[in-house]
Amino acid sequence: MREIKTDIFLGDSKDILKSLKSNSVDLIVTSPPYADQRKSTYGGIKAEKYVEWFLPISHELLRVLKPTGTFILNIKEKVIEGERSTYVMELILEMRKQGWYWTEEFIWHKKNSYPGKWPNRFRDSWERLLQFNKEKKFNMYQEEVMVPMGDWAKSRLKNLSDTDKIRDTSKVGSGFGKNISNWLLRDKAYPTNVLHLATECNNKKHSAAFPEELPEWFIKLFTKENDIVLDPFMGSGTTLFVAKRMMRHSIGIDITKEYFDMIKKQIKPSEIYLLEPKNLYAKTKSKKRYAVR
Amino acid sequence: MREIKTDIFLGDSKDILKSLKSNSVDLIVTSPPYADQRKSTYGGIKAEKYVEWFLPISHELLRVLKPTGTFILNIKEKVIEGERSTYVMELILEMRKQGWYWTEEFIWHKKNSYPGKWPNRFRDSWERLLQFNKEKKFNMYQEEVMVPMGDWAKSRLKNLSDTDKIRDTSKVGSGFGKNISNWLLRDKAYPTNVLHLATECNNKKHSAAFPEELPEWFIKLFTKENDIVLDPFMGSGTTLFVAKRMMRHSIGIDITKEYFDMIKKQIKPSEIYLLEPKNLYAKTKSKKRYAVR
DNA sequence: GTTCCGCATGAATCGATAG
DNA sequence: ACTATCGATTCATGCGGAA
Repeated sequence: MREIKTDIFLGDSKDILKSLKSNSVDLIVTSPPYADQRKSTYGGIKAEKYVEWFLPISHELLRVLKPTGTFILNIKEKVIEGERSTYVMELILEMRKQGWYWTEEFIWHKKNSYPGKWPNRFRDSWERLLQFNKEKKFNMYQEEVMVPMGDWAKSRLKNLSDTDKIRDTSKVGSGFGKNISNWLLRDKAYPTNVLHLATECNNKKHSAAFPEELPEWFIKLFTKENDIVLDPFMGSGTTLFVAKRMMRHSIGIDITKEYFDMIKKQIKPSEIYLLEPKNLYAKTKSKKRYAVR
Repeated sequence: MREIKTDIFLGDSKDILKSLKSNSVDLIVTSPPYADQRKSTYGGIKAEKYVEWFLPISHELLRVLKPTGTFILNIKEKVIEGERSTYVMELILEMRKQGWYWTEEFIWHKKNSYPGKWPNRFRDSWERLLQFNKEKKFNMYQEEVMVPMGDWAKSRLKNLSDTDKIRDTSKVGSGFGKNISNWLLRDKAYPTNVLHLATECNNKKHSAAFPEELPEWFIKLFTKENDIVLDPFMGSGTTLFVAKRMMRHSIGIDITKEYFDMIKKQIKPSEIYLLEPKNLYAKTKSKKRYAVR
């Protein structure tokens, strides 16, 4: 089995990305710091400066991505003075000017959204997963994410009576033995552009707002084994660990030393050459990391 | 009981709206023809002309809406040459320049989305429900749309086994009859900004792309009895009939004579004064319409 | 009367074919 | 070349006819 590499960098993505080769990455999945959020770790980008801050980074990402690759950007605009901010829309418009294609917008429905009550709005329980591409033709392995018929994460939502449900279940059971080909044909369906996932419940100190299923789904969909996945805002490293487990090489960048050190610890020290901004082309490798959840 | 009025107009919204009084409407709920869609019934607005086409209408809607009122716009951008179009985003930006506040974006998750398979994308199963307001303070009756715990329109999305579902269902059923007060206390939660509804399928000839639950939910949330609801693209009149049933006055406009005549028929002829563009202030009233589904 | 199965039908999108 | 039309693909839902 080939060796799977996991490279991590400490520093500002805007700078670090410049050291990466052009047309070298198959998939970028990331959840950048949101405007005015996570001030303690990221300095807190002002909403009105957000586009200006992100564009140099997306410019480098475009260079680094393979022509067949995909960029998945997880983002959601915050509410400012009772109104949804427009910086995400403005960002999309500007990124198109940079040369990105805005191929699709997936919805991540967060089943257990952050609690709270306000007089003028309900809880926000969805986020955008913006898909950008460099070319109109790109790699997509749709069969890898097919789901049971009419069923995504066990959410059938059908108005079946209880007896109907029982009947259906037993039918599947019996039919499966007797007429496999029929059921194999009708068993799986392609998913849609709405993903139903819970946010990761964080017992640990450093929580990823990102559930592992999210990068996992996109890694399945847009890469194959030994491809290269990049997360320019790796945070606690969810994307990297998932990529590693799925036999994809990965590259992670973060400006926060705390995150960097934490991931460094989880990648077995004796086997890696840790990266500092100065020695950019060194490689790290890690042993297989066992599933966390 | 007070008399509930339902006024319908045949003509172009851009013109008809001018005849309505300023600050007179409590809620606007509408689903305008999408770009290049419904060519047979509407003209089929070109994607690149969409913003230009809609802005004069939204300008009048802003005038007509009460300061405490809300505008809900159901829309979704289409794919053009492999890319999501940007006209919806551009429309939001332009409407803000007109003076609208873009308060919120609800997601309508369509369980039964249009089928199909393509090499580069999955089925599109969500639409935008954009909430605009005239002022930052507006009427919102959140308690009216509280839902059974963890349940909105039977769309649980929870990781329940079938036996769990059966248990839960029977629990709600029995509890409701026997121990109402208990259930009132524990049973209700505020919803989120993600709505799970199926599209209404076949009502014979004229199918509403809009399920009744959609206007119903927003009418509950943003109006009280005897308020006025406006739908400037009434189509088959779903919004109006729902408003009527819920004891809200309503005003509907459509440019299609076929739709106009159809609704005219369903509003009992002997009791109404049908409206043509010339006699704009006449009133119609209809008998209670029974649920269709 | 139920319950069950077959079937038509969509706010879709792509790629090929035709003017 | 560039644009309009058409067939193929696909699946949740509700209807109608049948057991």
